[in-house]
Amino acid sequence: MATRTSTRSTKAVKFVDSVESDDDEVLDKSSSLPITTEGKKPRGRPPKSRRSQTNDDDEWDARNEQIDDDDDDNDDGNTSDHGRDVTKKILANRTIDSVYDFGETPRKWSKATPQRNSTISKTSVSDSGKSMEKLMCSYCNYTTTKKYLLQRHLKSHSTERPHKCAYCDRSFKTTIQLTNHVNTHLGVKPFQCKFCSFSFTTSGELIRHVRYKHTLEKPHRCEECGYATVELSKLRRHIRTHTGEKPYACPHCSYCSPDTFKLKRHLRVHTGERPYQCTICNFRFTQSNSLKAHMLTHQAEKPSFPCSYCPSVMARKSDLRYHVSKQHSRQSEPLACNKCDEDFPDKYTLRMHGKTHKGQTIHSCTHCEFSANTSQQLDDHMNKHRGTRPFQCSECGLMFAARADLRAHVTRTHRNASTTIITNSPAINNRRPQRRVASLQHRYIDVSSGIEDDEQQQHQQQQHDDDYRCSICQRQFTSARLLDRHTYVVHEQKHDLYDERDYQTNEINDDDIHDYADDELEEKNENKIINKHENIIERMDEDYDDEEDLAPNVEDIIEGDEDIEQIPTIKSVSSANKKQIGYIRKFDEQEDLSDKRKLNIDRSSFKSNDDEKPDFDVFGFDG
DNA sequence: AATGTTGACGCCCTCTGCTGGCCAACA
DNA sequence: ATGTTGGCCAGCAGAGGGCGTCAACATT
Repeated sequence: MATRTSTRSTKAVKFVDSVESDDDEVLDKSSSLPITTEGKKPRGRPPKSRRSQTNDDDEWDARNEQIDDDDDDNDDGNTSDHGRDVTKKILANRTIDSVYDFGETPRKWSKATPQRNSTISKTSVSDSGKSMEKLMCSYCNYTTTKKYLLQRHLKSHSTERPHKCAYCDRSFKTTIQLTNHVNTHLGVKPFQCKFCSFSFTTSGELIRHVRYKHTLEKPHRCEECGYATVELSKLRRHIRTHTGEKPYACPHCSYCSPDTFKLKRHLRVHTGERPYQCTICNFRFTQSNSLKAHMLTHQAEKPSFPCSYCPSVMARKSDLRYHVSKQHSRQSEPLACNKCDEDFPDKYTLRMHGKTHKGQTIHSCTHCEFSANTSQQLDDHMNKHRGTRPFQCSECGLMFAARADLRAHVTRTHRNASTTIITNSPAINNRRPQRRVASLQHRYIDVSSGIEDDEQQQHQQQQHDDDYRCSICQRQFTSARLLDRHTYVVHEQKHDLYDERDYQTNEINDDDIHDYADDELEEKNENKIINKHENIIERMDEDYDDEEDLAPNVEDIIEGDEDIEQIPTIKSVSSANKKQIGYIRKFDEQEDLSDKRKLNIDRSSFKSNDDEKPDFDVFGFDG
C-alpha cells in the first residue's frame, strides 16, 4: 500500500465563520480547549493527569465539564488534590498571549523553559502538622513540592524548539520528535508489524495498525448502539450520528455536514469539480465510487444480482431491492386481472399473467363487433350505445362518451389555452421534485472570486421553467426525449442536440444545448408558427363565407359535406384513416408543401389510432 | 535526556443506499 | 402520438476504516 502524503497545509475549502475549526474530529465547539495562532485547537493530547488517562469518552466529556465547572468556581482552590484539575483549567483557558508571550529568560532555567519571568508561588500547606512548601506554576496553576518537577513542567509552556530539521524548516522541542519527523523525510519506518509487511514510523502507529487489522481490538464503545472502534476520535464522530450534530455548513446552500470531508465533497456540486476521470471514455465524476461503479459498465462481465422471485437480473443491488419492492411486495388487496378477473398477490405475477392475454380482447361489445382490451374501454364504448356522454371538457363544456375522446379534444382544441388535461395518474400528480432541477438550483459560483453568477442562475431558472416545452406549439412534455419525438413527428424537425454523453463530458454544456436548440428552432420556424385553432377557423370561414356566412360546426365536418375543401396537414395517412376521416378527401391531391406548412396543423389533430374503427365513431358524434 | 505511550488532528478511502434522469418496451 | 413502467446509470450523502503526523505526558 502506497504511503500517502499529508496535504493538510493546503485548504481548498472555505468554511463559514461560525465554524472555528476545520477538523472533523472536534467534539464540541463550545469546549474551551486552547487555541493556536491559526485559531485551531492545538494538536496532540490535551493536558491530562496520568490518573485520568483513560480511553473513556465520558471521562473526556466529564473533564471538559470539570473545566467549565472550575471556571465558575473561585480561584482559591489550589489544593494539592485539585492541582491537576486546576492545571487543566488553566490550560484550557490559556490564550495565545498568555501562553506564548514570554518575557526575559530566567537565568536558572534551561533553554527550553519559558522566557517570561514566571513567579514560583510558594504556598504553605498544613499537612499532618508539617509545613510543606508548595511550588506553583504561574502559567497554569500546576503545583508541586519538587522544584525539578516544576522546572520540567515549565518546558511544556515553552515555544522554544531547538531541534531543527535538516530537510525542512520545521523544528521540535525534543530529539525524538525530530527523529520521527526526519524519518518521514527519509521513509524510515523502524516499527515492523509482525503479522504483515507493514511498517511504521512510531510504535503508536504500529499498535493502532495491529488493532485495526489483526487483533480487531476496539476499546471505544458507543453505549447507545454498541458500535466499537479503535480510536476515540472515531467514536466521537460516530456519536454525532446519534446527536445529529452537523457543525460544518455549506456557504452556498443549506447543506450541513457532520465532518469536513463530507462538506468538501459536497462543495463539488457548486464548483463543478470532477476529480475522477474514466480512463476509457474520459467521463468525469465527483466521487471515486461513482467512477468505480461506472467502470463496471465498461467490463465485459458485469455484476449481476438475480431476483429470487423471478428470472430478472439486476446490475446493482439497490436496483434489485427496488425491483423486489415494486414487483414482489404483497398487496394488501389482491390485484385483479382486468381481462379475466383472476386475482394475483403481487404486481409481477399479475403482469406475467397479463401476457397470457396478449392479443386477446376479452371485453366484447354485445351490440356490435367492437371488442376492447380493458373493461374501462368497453365501458366507454358502451356509452355510445347508451347515448351518454359523461366526460365534460372543463374549457368549453363539450361532452364526450369516452375518456380518450376528451383527452384528444383537449389536446387538439385547447392546447394553447390554459386548460390542463386532468389526470388521476399518481405518476404525474405526485411526481417528486426532480433531482436535476434541484441541481440546477444550486448556486454556481466562481470559487476564486466568490461571486455568484446571477445571470447563469436566472438562465438556469428560466431553462427549468421552459424545460421540455415545444417552442413551436408551446406544448409541454415530461422529458427531453418526448419533446424530441414530438418535434420530429409533429413539426418534422429533427434535432439531435441533446446528446447526454456530450453533455456529461462537458463537450456541450447546458447553455450550448438550449441556446443552440432555441436559436435553430426559432430560425426555422420564424414564419411558421401559426395558431392551429385560428387557422382552422380562418380556413373554414373562407370556405363557408359564400354559403352561410357561418363556420361549419363539428357535426357538419364529420358528416362529410362534399363542398368542404379539405385541410391538408400530413404527408401520409393510412388508408384506413383516409376512409375514416371522410372530410379529408382531397388530401392526396395536395402537393404544395408550403401551403401545408402555412397551415401547419398538427397531425395529431386528425390522425386516429391505427385500429379500423373510424375516428368519428369513437368520437361519439355518429348518432 | 532519551524513550515510550497516548490522544488528537487531518486526510483520504470504501461501502452503502437513496434519488432521479434516460431509454426502450409496452399500453 | 403520447403516457407509463421497469431497468440502467450517474449523482450524491451517510457512515465508517485506515493511516500519517504531531503534541503532551509518562517512564526509563
